[in-house]
Amino acid sequence: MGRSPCCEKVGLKKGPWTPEEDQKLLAYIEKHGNGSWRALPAKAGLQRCGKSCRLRWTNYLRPDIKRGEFSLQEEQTIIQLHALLGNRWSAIATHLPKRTDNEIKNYWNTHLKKRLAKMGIDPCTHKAKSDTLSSGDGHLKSVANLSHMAQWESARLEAEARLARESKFRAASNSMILQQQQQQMGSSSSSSSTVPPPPAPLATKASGLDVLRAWAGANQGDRIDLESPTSTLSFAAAGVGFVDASAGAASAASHQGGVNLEPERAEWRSLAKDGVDSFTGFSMEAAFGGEAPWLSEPYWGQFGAGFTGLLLGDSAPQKASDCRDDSYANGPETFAQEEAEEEEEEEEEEEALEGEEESKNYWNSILNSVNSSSSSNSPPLFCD
DNA sequence: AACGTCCTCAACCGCGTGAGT
DNA sequence: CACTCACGCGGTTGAGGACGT
Repeated sequence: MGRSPCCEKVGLKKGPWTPEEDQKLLAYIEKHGNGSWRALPAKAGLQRCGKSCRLRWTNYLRPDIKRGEFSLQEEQTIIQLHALLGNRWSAIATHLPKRTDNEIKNYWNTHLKKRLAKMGIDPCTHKAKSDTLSSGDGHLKSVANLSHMAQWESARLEAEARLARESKFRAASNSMILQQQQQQMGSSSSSSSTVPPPPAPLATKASGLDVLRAWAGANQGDRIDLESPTSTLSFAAAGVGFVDASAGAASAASHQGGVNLEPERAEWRSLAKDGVDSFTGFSMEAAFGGEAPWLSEPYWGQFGAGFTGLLLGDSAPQKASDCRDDSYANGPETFAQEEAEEEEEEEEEEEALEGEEESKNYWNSILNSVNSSSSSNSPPLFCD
């Protein structure tokens, strides 16, 4: 149900767009704005389905699209975010200004994936292939856990992106409303108080991904300058105080400009408790259909710590087992039951510990290899 | 020059989901 | 509650260019 017929309608053109079609589409959108894609082709005089028009606009014609080669920074960002989010291209695109999800997806499939594979890194798990094969369940589980945590994070990212778009629109609307009110009511002092201010800039918020950034920055000894207005990767602007982290790669991160973990955890916890991110307005309820039982304190405490730990390369398996897939899905009760199984898994965890050192050096090797292979293959491309 | 293979990326397809009725 | 519509997303395809023989 629900799916509407599209291009199977007779008479609708498919395939590459001609310049004339582009012109028609552009002219129509300039005049009427985008949206209502279904009705758009007829109004614009195009023999295309709405879906095709939307794709053409979002992936090609939109004025805020940057075309051409990906910079090294963009590559690094894609790799990092893919490790965190998986094939959530739209979420990844949120953090790459002026790049479309389609473009990023293509670039990943045609360039980065192959490059990683060539380096002996599994592009799906972002682990050395030998490591993935030999580590047994321990790493597979932590990878699966990371993936689930990434789902949460990506949902939040998407909400942030949405909110950023809305806040722009709202700010514009508010100013218009204010103008109208002032015109109607004169210089009433109450008018400004009735209109809520737009949300605080997202860039001021330190998110879970700040940790990733700090980690990546520490590992590569470099900073990534993400220009995305919606990006939460801007911990430099967040004025986060730096406190030495407790263990493993976390300390490595903090030594080189790292991150204050405690506010981070506190923030994640408070987010879990009230279910609403006070900065972004992200609602757990909205994101998870009104129920996120795994957000109860016992689970969340370990989830948050585990997530942060994983992000920081502290992929110690006890953290991994704290946030398994099934407990994530089934909530605290199931989680309690599953604690009994943890003993069994501790043996596997010991095995996985052996790979911890490799995890710490993971980004180093990836980013260094990407750097070197990029520069050796196409040196001029990354000098912007 | 001709042919075959590989590679890239724009575009398509099918599915999931939220909004509206 | 059931259904339709519209849209967005991720996976896949295929045309055409690049490259090798």
